[in-house]
Amino acid sequence: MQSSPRARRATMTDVARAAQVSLKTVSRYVNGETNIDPVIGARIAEAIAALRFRRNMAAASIRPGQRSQLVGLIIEDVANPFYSALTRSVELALRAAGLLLLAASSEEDPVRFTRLIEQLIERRVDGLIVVAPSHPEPGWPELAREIPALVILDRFDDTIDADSIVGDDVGGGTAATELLVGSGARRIAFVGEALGLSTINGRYQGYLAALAAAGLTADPALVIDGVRTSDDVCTAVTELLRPGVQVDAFFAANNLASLGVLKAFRRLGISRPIVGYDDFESAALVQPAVTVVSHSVADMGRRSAELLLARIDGDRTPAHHLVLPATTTLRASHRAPIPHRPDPPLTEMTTTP
Amino acid sequence: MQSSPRARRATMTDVARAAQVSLKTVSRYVNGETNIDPVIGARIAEAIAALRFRRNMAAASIRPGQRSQLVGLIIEDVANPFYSALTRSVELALRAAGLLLLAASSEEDPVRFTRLIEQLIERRVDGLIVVAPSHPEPGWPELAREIPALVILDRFDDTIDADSIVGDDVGGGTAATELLVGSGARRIAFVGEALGLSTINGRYQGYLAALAAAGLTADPALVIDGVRTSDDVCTAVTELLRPGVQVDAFFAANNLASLGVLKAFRRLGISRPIVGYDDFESAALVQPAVTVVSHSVADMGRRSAELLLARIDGDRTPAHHLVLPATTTLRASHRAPIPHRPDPPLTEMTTTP
DNA sequence: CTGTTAGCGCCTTCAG
DNA sequence: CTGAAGGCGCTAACAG
Repeated sequence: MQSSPRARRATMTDVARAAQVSLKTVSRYVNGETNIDPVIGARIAEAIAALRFRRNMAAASIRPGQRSQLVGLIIEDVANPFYSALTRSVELALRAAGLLLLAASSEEDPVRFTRLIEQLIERRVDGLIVVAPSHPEPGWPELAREIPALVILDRFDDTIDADSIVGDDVGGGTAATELLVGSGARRIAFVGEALGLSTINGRYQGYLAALAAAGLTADPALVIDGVRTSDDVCTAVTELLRPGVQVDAFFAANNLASLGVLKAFRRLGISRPIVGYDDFESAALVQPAVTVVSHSVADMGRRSAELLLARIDGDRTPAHHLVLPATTTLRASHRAPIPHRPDPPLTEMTTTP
Repeated sequence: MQSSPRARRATMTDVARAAQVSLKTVSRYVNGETNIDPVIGARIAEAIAALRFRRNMAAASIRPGQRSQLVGLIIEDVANPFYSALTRSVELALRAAGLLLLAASSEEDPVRFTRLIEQLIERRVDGLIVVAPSHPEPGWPELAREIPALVILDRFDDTIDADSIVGDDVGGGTAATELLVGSGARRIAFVGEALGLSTINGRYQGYLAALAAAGLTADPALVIDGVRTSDDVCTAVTELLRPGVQVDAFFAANNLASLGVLKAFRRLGISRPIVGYDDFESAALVQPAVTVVSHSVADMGRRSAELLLARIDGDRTPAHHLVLPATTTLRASHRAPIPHRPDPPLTEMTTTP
């Protein structure tokens, strides 16, 4: 089974022989060049069909100056809806230009990230779109310089001289926090995956700024980070909500955090005002529907592909740095009721002198 | 910006010259062959680093018998969580074998599907994992024969002689429906994307079988199909639930259908018993938590990669056809209250003579 | 409009 | 353990 005794694939030479023309004429035909005698063209077409000839793009692209028509995309994890949506919009934009996408997940592992880039360079991708891990290997800036065309996504990195597209994380973090403050919350928890990520950190800065602007003091005990899964988040939130600790509201700084906080609410049978970051499909389905701040993933993907394509086409202008605006999707969760807790928190949280 | 004036990449010949050895010795070194003088090896390593040499895999793979170390995956849409999870598990299994994944979305478009396969053959992928559209172009079986190694996923197709992995859709559909029947529902709606899909159709057959076994008659008016998005589903469900039509419960035959039904519930402010097909991240978060029947996507991805790898390694045994068992995740939604509606439906539904 | 020649970067004989 | 010659499938000159 599985195809016949592995017949050797027909080559252009075979086609040329069958069609009684020279190799080069077949090449011209296959490459869609116009100046070909229709009669000969028909003969070639016939031979191609009969022999099931398929052009070998690998062979066609080894010559310097030729392109592989391949673009690499390195993200953290395709299974994360944020990245799968991104992948999709990049693929869409690339397809329009006839390019294929080699997508790979780094899983935030610096070593794997480096290895993937090397593999993609070995494939001679025409360009690379990359979401770098928070702590790439020290050789990363040098490696990046080897990439013919590069666009950095989502997380800004000023050690790399390349186009970049990020979201307005600080602005978004501010907006999210203001929403919660506006609902009367004073003790607002910040839940993020890792403050080492520039995105989460930006949102955290926004959070701090909004608190300060409202005259509220930030309590480090209300910050959850260093969590990798929504179950981690759920556990951490459950712990934070132990009796005696007053938490008025939650700012969940990415979709993973949102899911984790909601899981904790479900488990504890409670609810608090919450604003999430990054929209997610079920945000409108849960009770109450979750208000979120987000950037347009579709824009990010599409524009990164456009920037890359321009570079591949030889654009040599200085690096572009796009910042996508944060938009707020008001649903209901930011103004859920805040339980009144007159008793002072019994925690050791005021550790600052 | 964007790398310096496009310096030509170093080739093996350059490395050989710099290291004062022959081309072939460099080749041996790069390919990890053991019989190399350590002193010479060190000299080569030095030259490689100095010249930033990167092996050109495209050039290495044009020789017949050589592999591209590339595998293609064609799915319907990466942004769909079912497929992104699948992509992830395939990528994981492939990475262990050092292969890279070329993933592409067909969007259920037969023409695009054919085009993608052709593109992947032109890249000389070592193998292909494919979720075929419901109505592929007529040439598909012939095209499939050109693929060196092929695994068909999710939707069974007996016109193709290749390994396949599908879920037990009939069994799963039966189980889902039985759950609803067991909760006292008699008029159970079936919501599927398209009955032309073998998966949805299998689940539908299971639904019919379970109804028959329970002595219930299937009402065609309770079947929703031909919907492409969860918003379509929401609209259709909203319409189905118009006054006068009694619907006791919903069987949502894929994740898109589940989301659509839940949206409709939210919009109408009602609830009915529901069982979904395919698990989804927020299933446990909505109220009530959604009971689902599903197959292990991780298994499907991993095993398909394993089958493919075996074929690539020369396995010539007859095609394997795996059927993954359906598992039920009991949450709460299958026994939501059924509103009592004593008044007979006023619809023209009993069109069967 | 077509064919000949050379060579891309690498790997495979087969000698040394 | 190393090297020289030849060729993979294709495209770029440069003739005819």
